[in-house]
Amino acid sequence: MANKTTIRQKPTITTRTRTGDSNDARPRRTALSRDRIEVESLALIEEVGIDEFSTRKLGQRLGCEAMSIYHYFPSKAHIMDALADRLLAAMPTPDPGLSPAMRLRGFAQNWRTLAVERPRIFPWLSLHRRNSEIGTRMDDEIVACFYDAGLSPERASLGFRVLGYYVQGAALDEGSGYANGTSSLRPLPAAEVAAHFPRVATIARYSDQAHFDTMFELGFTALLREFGLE
Amino acid sequence: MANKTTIRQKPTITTRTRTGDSNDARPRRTALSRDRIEVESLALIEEVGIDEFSTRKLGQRLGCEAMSIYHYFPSKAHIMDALADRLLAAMPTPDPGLSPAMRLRGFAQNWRTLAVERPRIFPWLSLHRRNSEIGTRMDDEIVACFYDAGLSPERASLGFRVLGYYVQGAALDEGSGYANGTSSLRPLPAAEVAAHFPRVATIARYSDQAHFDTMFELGFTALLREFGLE
DNA sequence: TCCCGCATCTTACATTGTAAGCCACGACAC
DNA sequence: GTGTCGTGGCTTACAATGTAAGATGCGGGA
Repeated sequence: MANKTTIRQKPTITTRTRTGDSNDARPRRTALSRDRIEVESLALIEEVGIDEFSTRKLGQRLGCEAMSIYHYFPSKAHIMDALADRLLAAMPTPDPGLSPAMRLRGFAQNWRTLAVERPRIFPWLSLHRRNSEIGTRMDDEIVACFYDAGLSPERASLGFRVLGYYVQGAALDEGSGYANGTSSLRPLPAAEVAAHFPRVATIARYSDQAHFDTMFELGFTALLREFGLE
Repeated sequence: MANKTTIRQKPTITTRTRTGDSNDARPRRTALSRDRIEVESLALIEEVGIDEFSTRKLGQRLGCEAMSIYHYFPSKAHIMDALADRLLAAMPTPDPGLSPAMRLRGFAQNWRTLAVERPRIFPWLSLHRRNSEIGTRMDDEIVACFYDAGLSPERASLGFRVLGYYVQGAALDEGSGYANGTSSLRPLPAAEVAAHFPRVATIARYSDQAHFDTMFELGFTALLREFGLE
């Protein structure tokens, strides 16, 4: 989707003669930095969506040319990587004093919250391997909950995955409403759904935050019980 | 990632003078059709990945120019839509004679199988809203299992979602190994993981099909039980 | 004053989706 | 036969993308 009926932009006429502007009101743009680039990237992504997130638009928002960004990151993929790490790093670690089950609940809660607060980047993040140092550390803290609860390495590994499946699915759903990502170009009109698939139509009635919370708890505790935690 | 150290292609010199070629050995390429375009699209995506899937590469594979495809589909998004419907339509419907729980197991199995058989398109599909007619029908058949088991509309809706969360997460994981999608550009080397995060390293030991199956069953039956099926 | 290096910009190119229009060929009317 | 036309494909063109390669300006040390 490269074309979008856009208006040709004026070629910017870079006012390099900044020096001649004796008034030193310092309209000097904030200097670039990895940090600023990351912050603005996250903001831009939530604004325009991850598909429309481009280095040129980012440059515009930063007040620089697209290529200037490459002085701080060798590629767009490196930026994305940094964003993933930044989001993971920003997640609070559940209080180590809590029970394993409660800590797991905390991790799950964090993940679900992230899905809701950053719905445009979250689907990407959740499909991105968490195998950077910081992501691995987070996984380690999660498995640790199962070990702390006295599970064998095998049971702990299974628990990590099984609970993870559930949390992942829940967060993806909650983050973008009933379903995620692109939609069918010719979706069945709601009226048709109501008429022909009343059961499907009914599901939508339970899509508020309250239901998401109790629904999540329902499955989560069932799985915790399965592993003897709680 | 548009640039890829490619070699400039020869400009094809379209041999329009096909008529002069008296030998009518009919090297005439198979005619285009929606069906053929869909089939080749699916094949191409599994070959090169969904990001590298372009109308030009598709044209090459079909033996036509990219724009010829637009005679059959108004846009690439429409192709993707058709692929989603085709994949859903190809999924076998579990025998209606089976118990609701077993039918649900069948749907889940289908989904997981698809994830493994078409790993390159599956993550996209699973984030694509299933709100075309055919997708809605499938959802309806799934909720129907809960109704058939005697659940109230509310409980059925919750069950649909809760079980769905789990299946979705499981399929995404199984389809691409321990995690999905792009990977960190500087992943922690396995040796580092083994040294500093032995618990995480252990998880990988349970990533074969046998473990996936028992692991999946474990959580799935726990959730079924929670809803009183089985 | 000269020079150097860092940060930023310019230019350029391959690749993408796709709008707009062209053109060949077979089917039909006469 | 000779129009005429629609169908199915092709050509060209353009905006947008990531990014390689190199130019350019500025500030600071010699």
